[in-house]
Amino acid sequence: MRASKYNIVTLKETPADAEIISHQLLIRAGFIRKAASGIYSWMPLGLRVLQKVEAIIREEMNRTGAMEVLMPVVQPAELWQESGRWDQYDEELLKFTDRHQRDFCFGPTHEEVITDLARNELKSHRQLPANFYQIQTKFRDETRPRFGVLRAREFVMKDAYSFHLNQQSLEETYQSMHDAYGTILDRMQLDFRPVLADTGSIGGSASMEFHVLADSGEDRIAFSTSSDYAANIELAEAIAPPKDESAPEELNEIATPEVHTIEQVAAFLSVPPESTVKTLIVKGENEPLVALVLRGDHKLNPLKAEKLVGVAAPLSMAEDGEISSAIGCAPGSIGPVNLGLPIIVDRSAAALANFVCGANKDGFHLTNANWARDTTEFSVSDIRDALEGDPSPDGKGVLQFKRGIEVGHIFQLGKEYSTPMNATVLDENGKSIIMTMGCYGMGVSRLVGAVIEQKHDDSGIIWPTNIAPFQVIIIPINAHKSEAVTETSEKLYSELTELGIEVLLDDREGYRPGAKFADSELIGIPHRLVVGDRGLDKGVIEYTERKSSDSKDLPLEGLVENLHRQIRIELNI
RNA sequence: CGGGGCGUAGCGCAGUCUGGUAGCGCACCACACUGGGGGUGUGGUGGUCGUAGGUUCAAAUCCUGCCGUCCCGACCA
Repeated sequence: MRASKYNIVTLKETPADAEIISHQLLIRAGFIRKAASGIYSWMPLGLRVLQKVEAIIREEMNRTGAMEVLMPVVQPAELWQESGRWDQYDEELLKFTDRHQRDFCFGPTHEEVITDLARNELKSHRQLPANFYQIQTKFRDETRPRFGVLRAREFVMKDAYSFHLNQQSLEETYQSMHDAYGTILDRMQLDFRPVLADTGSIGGSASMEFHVLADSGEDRIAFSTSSDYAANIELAEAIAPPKDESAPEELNEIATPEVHTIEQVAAFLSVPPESTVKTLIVKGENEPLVALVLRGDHKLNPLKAEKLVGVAAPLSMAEDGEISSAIGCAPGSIGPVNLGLPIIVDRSAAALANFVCGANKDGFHLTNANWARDTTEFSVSDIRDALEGDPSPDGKGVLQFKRGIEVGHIFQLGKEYSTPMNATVLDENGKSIIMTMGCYGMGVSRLVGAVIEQKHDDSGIIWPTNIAPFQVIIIPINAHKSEAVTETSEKLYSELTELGIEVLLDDREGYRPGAKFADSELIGIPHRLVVGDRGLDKGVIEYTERKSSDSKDLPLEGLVENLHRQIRIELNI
């Protein structure tokens, strides 16, 4: 490609509304342009990258035996009403009506459409397992799009849906998707972690997210310093410290006027917050109220709590009025001793001895409280947020936190959609069986941003060769004056192109070398050849690798072959 | 959805407080010079100052409503 005939519009200045580096560089390098909040056009250079990411994903999906399809972006309301998500998805679902006043939505995901397809197409167990995928534009009307392509409203996603006769078959496909995701991210040379995840509103049982590690990531993940254990922070299991076996001391009630928060209690009684407990009152599932007890320095994890039997989901805190009429005191003086409510104690709080807690009497706290001696029945569960430095749940190492960009999410859906939509096949015995499903998403346009977050420097983007918009850039110096430069550049260009290498020849007139160098670095082309009289006189070309910034003079003789070999290695072909 | 910032040329901004001829840099067009790290000069193109209303002899500037956009939070397969 000749740069003079290609749309290359780079900006020297950073756009004011771009906050993070991938967004800034995508705009400055001319890869994307914004049409509206969270809605972008992909320009020629950007589209080349996007399509290369798609190609890698497509290759690896095909390798697993998945079948590519293309489903509609515009979906009829009926399907969403059938699954129950027309109302549940709420505002994020972009709804509209056609000229006949029929309701439609712009697809944010395709479980409904694929399940409808599957129940019509798949009739026999012999057609299973089947895994369909597509690479499609989705629309989610996010309350707050941000970070450019990392959190756009309109975005490109690969989504796959598998159908099975039983759980075991699902688990096999789930594992092959897990492996394929690893391969895809490895091929883009990303530093990533598969982490245990919550299934969220899509439903189902097992689920893993794939996170590209980056400080700009919106998600926090916890992982072990010495094993493979990794989990979304809201899901990471919190391990209790060893039980405090101290002998119980005498229980004391102490007046603590105007002392409510843990900080105040700890300061007033001169004890560390770790020796206190806090008691939170939430709405119960069967009983009106339930008490949750945590160590003073720990934070309640609502996701864990609302999953417990007896606790109402979604988690909702009790009103002050309900608390005072049930317990007889205000929040801030509640404790597990003589409480008269069902009590769920966090593992770490349960390991305490001689702790401080509220006395269930305004203005009073108890010291030296002990579970076995001073409280009635209670259950122990993991209901707190894990903390950095906690022991890893698998017993190896301690937890460390990092930020990640979620680029993939795989779910074992089970019969979440196949049941309401009645997607069945006949088994070996001619019996109708509801299919078991899995779904596997990967953010294609988000991956483009995620790569940049990990691969950039002060000058611009550093693309891995297999997703770079071009693999080689040739910059002639003073081409208008030197026939040798022009001839050599053209020769290199045609020879490399002939070999199937994607070359950008920067033949733009009126650009000084410095501007071309700067553009080549901003755009992030992995290999650069500078052709100038200075080198040609010695029979050499200046070669610069984008990744290392290393420059060296290479003999013109054999240059094309050597570069070709190098690129083949990088492309792994 | 709550809180805050910002809307002036394609991009980055000044001008708004204190009303009076709409500006600067980059980009773009033409010509000349220049030619190994974002050149120089000359001459140009391009703006209903987000929008609607109000105040005023006069509004980018003051007032009110609306819209857009970005940030923080809530939310988020």
